[in-house]
Amino acid sequence: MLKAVRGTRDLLPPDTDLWNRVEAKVRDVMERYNFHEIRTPIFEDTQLFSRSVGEETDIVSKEMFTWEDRSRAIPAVPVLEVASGTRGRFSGQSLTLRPENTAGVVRAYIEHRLGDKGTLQKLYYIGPQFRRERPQKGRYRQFYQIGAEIIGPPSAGSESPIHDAEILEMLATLLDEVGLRDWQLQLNSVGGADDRARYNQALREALKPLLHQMCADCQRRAETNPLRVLDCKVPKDQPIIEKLPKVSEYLGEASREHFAAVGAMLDTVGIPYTINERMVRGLDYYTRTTFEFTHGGLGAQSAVLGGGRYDGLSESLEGPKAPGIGFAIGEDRLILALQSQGETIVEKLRAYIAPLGSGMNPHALKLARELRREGVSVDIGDEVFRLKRSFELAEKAGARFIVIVGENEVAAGQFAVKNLATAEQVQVQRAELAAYLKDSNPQPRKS
RNA sequence: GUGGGUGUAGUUCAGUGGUAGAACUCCGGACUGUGGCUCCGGCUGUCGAGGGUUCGAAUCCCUCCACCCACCCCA
Repeated sequence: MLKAVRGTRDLLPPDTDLWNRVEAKVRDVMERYNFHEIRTPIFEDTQLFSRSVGEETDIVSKEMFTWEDRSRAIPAVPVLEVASGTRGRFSGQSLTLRPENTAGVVRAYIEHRLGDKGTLQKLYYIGPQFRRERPQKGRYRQFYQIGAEIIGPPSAGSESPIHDAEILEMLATLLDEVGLRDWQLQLNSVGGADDRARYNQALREALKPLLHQMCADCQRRAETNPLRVLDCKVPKDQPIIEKLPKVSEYLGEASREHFAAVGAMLDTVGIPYTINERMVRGLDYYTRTTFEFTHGGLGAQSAVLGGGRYDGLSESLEGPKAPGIGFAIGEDRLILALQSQGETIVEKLRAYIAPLGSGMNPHALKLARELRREGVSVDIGDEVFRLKRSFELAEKAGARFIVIVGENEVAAGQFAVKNLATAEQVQVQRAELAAYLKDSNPQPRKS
């Protein structure tokens, strides 16, 4: 049997109802904050990611789905095939399934000269991303991210800490409105590019005499990415890590003030957060503010979303100066977290129409058409003689009401409507049926 | 890439060398104008795959595969 390949999965009803509810809420919140949707291609030139996310990161160095396309986009370089003699070969273009979406958004910003509009661009996206990692709870090879970016020329205020705070406040609102309880916001500043270089250097030197006491992973990290040492969870390394230099001591004056301003605004607005100087982000483009929202109930992958500022990203892609800040929500993880709280869709269907006996199908379809055109969600069964069967099917369909369409009803122009939860039954005139079904308050179903 | 766990009916699982099972689901009936309950009957399996040991393997051995969890890393 052919199956979905490793790390990918089908999303099926009723789960997709929850996914759609989350996405509808996201679009609603984004609109209120004046963000507008951007859709970028699902694959890009490989260089986009190596130059933004960073050549040395795990994502680029070992997790990307990359292939060579038979493209003419790159100047064709004929390579003489010595063996076959005459036939040439074209060097293809290296393409990659996007492992994240910020790079694509910034590429589009540069390509379409969005900076020339002179205003701040507030963009959001919802879509699949791809990383070739070993799957586990909350981690898939095709996964979904909901993200947003505020980016623009400095003259439009893109560097202002108010946008860091605005993004964080929006996230708090979004998580609250979507129904996630008990989230935690962790905040840090990794400083500008200069600050980070100096801090990296300081860490390397501080680690040098201590390395032999530390775990094998840390010895490796000290070489490749000293910041990652801070993220180590091995107990015996903790006392050593506690004594390492802190990022905050290496922030320049501007970064320090910027970070303080973000914190002050969050305090004023009343968003709770904790500063975690050991929080490390794995993408090279982050500068200054970085953050993570976490939630229990996610297993080892506790981060439900992450993000930060990327003031130099546009320039590293040969674009104009365009500081920005953004985040990505792991939608799969958000759904997992909601489900771990017992979140489900309560009402699946408003009304189930039960045609009773021979010849009632045309009447049922006509009534269904009328109701559906009035905006009522309706499903119809096939004609049966045993009402018991219809009730069971209505129940199984998750309907709130059952509407009985029999000869008596059609002749009288009024229908028997029964609330499946309360067992209350009334006769309703055909003309008033849609209004009746729509106006009735949903009652909690007996379980 | 590394480690651990699990693979038996649609689902959850029991079954430690001797006829493949239970519960739920599903289908039919009791029951052709009022559901959730009850009762009766029924369907469903290459026991993850391949090989080996044995008179005999779901069970023991080997190899492989898949899924889950964790490391790593990240959303």
